[in-house]
Amino acid sequence: MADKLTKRADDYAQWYNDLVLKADLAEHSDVRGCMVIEAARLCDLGEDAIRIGRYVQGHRPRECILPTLHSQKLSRQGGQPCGRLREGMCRGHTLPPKSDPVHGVVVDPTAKLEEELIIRPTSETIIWNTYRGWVKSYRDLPLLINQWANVVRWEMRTRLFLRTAEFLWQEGHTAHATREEAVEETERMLQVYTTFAEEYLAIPVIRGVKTASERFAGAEDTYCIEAMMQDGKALQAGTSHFLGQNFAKAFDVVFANKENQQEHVWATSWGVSTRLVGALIVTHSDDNGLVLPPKLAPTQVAVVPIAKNAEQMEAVKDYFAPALAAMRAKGITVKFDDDDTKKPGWKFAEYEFKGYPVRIAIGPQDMENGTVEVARRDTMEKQVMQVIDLAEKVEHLLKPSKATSSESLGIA
RNA sequence: CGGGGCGUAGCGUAGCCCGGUAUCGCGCCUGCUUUGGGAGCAGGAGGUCGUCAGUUCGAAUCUGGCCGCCCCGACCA
Repeated sequence: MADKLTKRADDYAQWYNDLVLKADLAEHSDVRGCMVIEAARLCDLGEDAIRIGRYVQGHRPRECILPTLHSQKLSRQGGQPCGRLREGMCRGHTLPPKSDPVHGVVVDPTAKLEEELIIRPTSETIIWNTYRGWVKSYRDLPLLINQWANVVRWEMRTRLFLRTAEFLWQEGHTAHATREEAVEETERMLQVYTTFAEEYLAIPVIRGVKTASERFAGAEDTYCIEAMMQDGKALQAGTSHFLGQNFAKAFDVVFANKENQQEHVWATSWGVSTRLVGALIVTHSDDNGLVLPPKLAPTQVAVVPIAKNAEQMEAVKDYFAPALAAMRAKGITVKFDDDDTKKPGWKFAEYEFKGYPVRIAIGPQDMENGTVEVARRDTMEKQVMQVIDLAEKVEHLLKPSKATSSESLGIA
């Protein structure tokens, strides 16, 4: 039901909530602060992982999968740098008895763990405990690892995508031989995120450095990109930390340099999360619903045939087939919606609210005139076009029309 | 953790003050008519009223406890 979206001017927070829920982007799960994401409605997260990887020029990090749980002992070893982590814990549980499978997994009161386990709020602890074994010589450096993982932070207040108790992110962890190289890596990744946000997501960002109170507890410096929401508030969209030798010292990660002297490695970590999806939503959308940049939309063009019966539907299909093929040949993703249980008017409203960049309508009049009606979502403009060279024109429509770099806004 | 709100059909709700097994809309199913901006008519299916206890002949409704979620704030590595 897209008929009652709160206006941004009336209540910005409510507008955002309505939009996410009513556009079926995500829904609340049964646990506070957790959500079910309908990734297909936005973009393929796995594909984006690959794309963000491509933005990393030169020495791309190796992908890695680290455990969700680690021991408390390890966490304590982290000492000072991890001091502020809010940690989850895990109790033992048992499988349901076969005689009573319907009641599911239950906590076994007799199965209390000797030592409670930590659900990772970030993976520095496991990474650095592992790196100790991997780093022996300057020849092992730099060591660059990235992973996609869900992490849990028991936030007191949560918002869909923008701050959830559990979220999916990409976290990179690197170890270097020198301070300079680590700083360079930190800055390079901030640039990667900036480029990714602006060129791929079309989100203008401001680059900055966090104050002492705002930066990661284990970091010497935290760099960030901030997106601007439409209510004027800043939204942290990505961070890149220069960790100095804090974790190397806490986890005793040393290497032999060329002079055979033992030195602690220099570290960085950096990440972006599903919050970027929230940034994407708030950056582009309006009072009519979701707006997606054409490059990101899972389906770029929705085609709505207008037909009184099956016969006419076939006629529209035949009429439009060459244009459809031509668009697909150009790599444009098109949905031809011949669902006869929904009326055209319903489809117009639906595709508009859900942010399809271009909508094409074809009716009897068009077939007489050799035309179609084309509507673009960002400007809400409609125009009649000849069907003969439609693919070229639509391709042009889908090209980014407005500058999105921070420079263009004069806020670089 | 403070403050506020809410738990009734898949979703959104009325009923609660003043007790008598539940209203309406959307969606869903069947049929006919419709189709260029969220179709119309007719028929139909679907509910442990968050949970536990208490009061009562009788509780969605009154009383008490518990649980959960949402919103505002503090927090947000």
